[in-house]
Parts: sequence; C-alpha cells; structure tokens
Amino acid sequence: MSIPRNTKAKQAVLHEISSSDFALSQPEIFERVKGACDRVTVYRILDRLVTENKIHKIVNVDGTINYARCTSCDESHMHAHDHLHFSCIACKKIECLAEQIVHVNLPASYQIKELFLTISGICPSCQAT
Amino acid sequence: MSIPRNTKAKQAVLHEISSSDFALSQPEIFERVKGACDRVTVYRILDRLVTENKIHKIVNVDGTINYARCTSCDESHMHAHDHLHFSCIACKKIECLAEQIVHVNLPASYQIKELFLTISGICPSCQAT
DNA sequence: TTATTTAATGCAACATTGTTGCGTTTTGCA
DNA sequence: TGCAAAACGCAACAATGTTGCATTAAATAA
Ligand SMILES: [Zn+2]
Ligand SMILES: [Zn+2]
Ligand SMILES: [Zn+2]
Ligand SMILES: [Zn+2]
Repeated sequence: MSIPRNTKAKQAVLHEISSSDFALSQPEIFERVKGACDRVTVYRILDRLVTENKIHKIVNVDGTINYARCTSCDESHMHAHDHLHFSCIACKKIECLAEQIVHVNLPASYQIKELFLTISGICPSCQAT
Repeated sequence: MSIPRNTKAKQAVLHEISSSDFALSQPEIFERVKGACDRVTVYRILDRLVTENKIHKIVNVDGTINYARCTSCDESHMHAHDHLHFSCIACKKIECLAEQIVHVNLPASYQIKELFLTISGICPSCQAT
C-alpha cells in the first residue's frame, strides 16, 4: 500500500463533502471546487478517499453515484455501512440516516459484499414547501 | 395519452427481457436484438415499456440500470418491497429475500414512497462452485 | 383493400459521466 | 536540500444517455 498524501485538491474535495448536509455527485463536487484541480483529479481523489474510508459511495435510486462523509463512520473504527439512506425525489438530495441501523440475518451460505439500503420519498424540507 | 403500438422492435426487446432469467442492461438488450432496431430506439422502447408497466427498472448496487419483466407484480402494480433483495455479483441474479422484512421507523416528516433494499454478494449456488 | 393519422423509427449530432496513458509537478521525508 | 513516488494536468478515448427532425409503419376507419 502506498502512503497517501494530503494535497490541496484533496483537502478541497473533502471539505466540500464534509460541509454538505447531503451526498454530492462528482459533477457537483467538481463544480464546488472549481479551479482547485482538474476534472479527472476529482475522480481520482474520490476513489482514494473511498479507499481510505474517509468518505463513502452511495448509489442513488436513479443510479447516480454520490459521495458523503458519514458522521457515524469514524475513521478510527470500521466503516460499517449498515444504515439507511433517504433519497428525496423532489430535491434529489441523499442523506445518511445513521441512526437507522438495519440488522441483516442471512444464512451463512450468502457471502455479503455490500449493502444498498435507500428509501425514496419526500424529505422534511421539501414537505414543508 | 397516446395509444401504444406493438412494433417488431418492441416485441424483440420484450422477448429478450422475458426470456432472460436475470435483469438486463440497455447495452445487453441492444446486443441481443442486434439488427432489429437502432440503439436509440432501444432506449425509447425501454422507457415506454416501463411507463406501460410491462417491465421493471432496477438499479443495481453498482449504479447500472437493468430491466426485468414484472413477474411478481399484480395488475394494480403494487410494489410492497419492504423486504430485502440479494444481488449476486457472479450470476447476476436478483432474488427476493421475502422473509427478511425491514422495519423502518422514520419521523413523520419523511414521506416514504419506495424502499430499495438490496444486498450484493455471492449467492449460495455460486458459492459452491 | 385503401386511405388516414400519428406512434414509432433511423440517423446524426450532442451531452454527460467515467477511464487511461504519459510526461510533469508536488509532497513527504531523509 | 535532494530524492522517490504520490499526485497532477492534459489529451484522448469510451460508455451511456438525450434531442431534433425527416421518414416509416402500425392501427383503424372508410
Ligand atoms: Zn427534498
Ligand atoms: Zn451513509
Ligand atoms: Zn449467483
Ligand atoms: Zn422483491
């Protein structure tokens, strides 16, 4: 394993993801760090951040891939991505429902690789308007 | 609303989806009906078939969009999918884990529309080999 | 059967999202 | 300060999906 470096572009990307209260897509992140680095670099940074367990990758119900820094997943402990996500069909935002843990009890014959637990609907903000 | 027509291309696309034992992506469908119609036409046919409730649009855990025929759906097209699904990364088959009900307790401010609960991994059949 | 209506198609062109190769720059550290 | 390699910019490529418009063909009425 190579030793990760803390570059300005990496800091900028991580900052945008951290300061957002919903998951961001690659185009959204690139838009927000515009000028900080190249488009390709954003892709590579995102891949590295996922590998380093700094952020996690969320697939939306429409297939778009978003990235979020989950508050429940601390760097110190294992990234157990066993919680629900809420995907608003109005504002398209995805948020982690970290408190909603899903307990899966599959037979040992199933080898689990990844969980994909998303609820679509209308979020509180869009509900009010 | 316009009146749908039963074209040869539409029949070919629906036949491929129906005769497959797992969900197919647009490229896979186009490959199988090769010569029957244009690439763009496949996209439009798929959109129409979804609108007509003839097929399902399924977002896989990797974000790829696949299409499958409605088999367990009744006429009213009710999708009470409050159970888990297992998506095998080896044989590509998606099965309903009907006994695995997920209980969701969201605040009333969230209006739930649909649940997407899928686990990816290797199914028992592929595990054996 | 033939004519009419318009759903559906083909094709080109465009848009978005993601990947790869390679030479250059920058970071972390000795 | 000097070095190894991690990270970057850029160009080029690839996969996937969309739009506009002229043409074709499916359903139905005459
Ligand atoms: Zn919303
Ligand atoms: Zn999360
Ligand atoms: Zn399998
Ligand atoms: Zn099901």
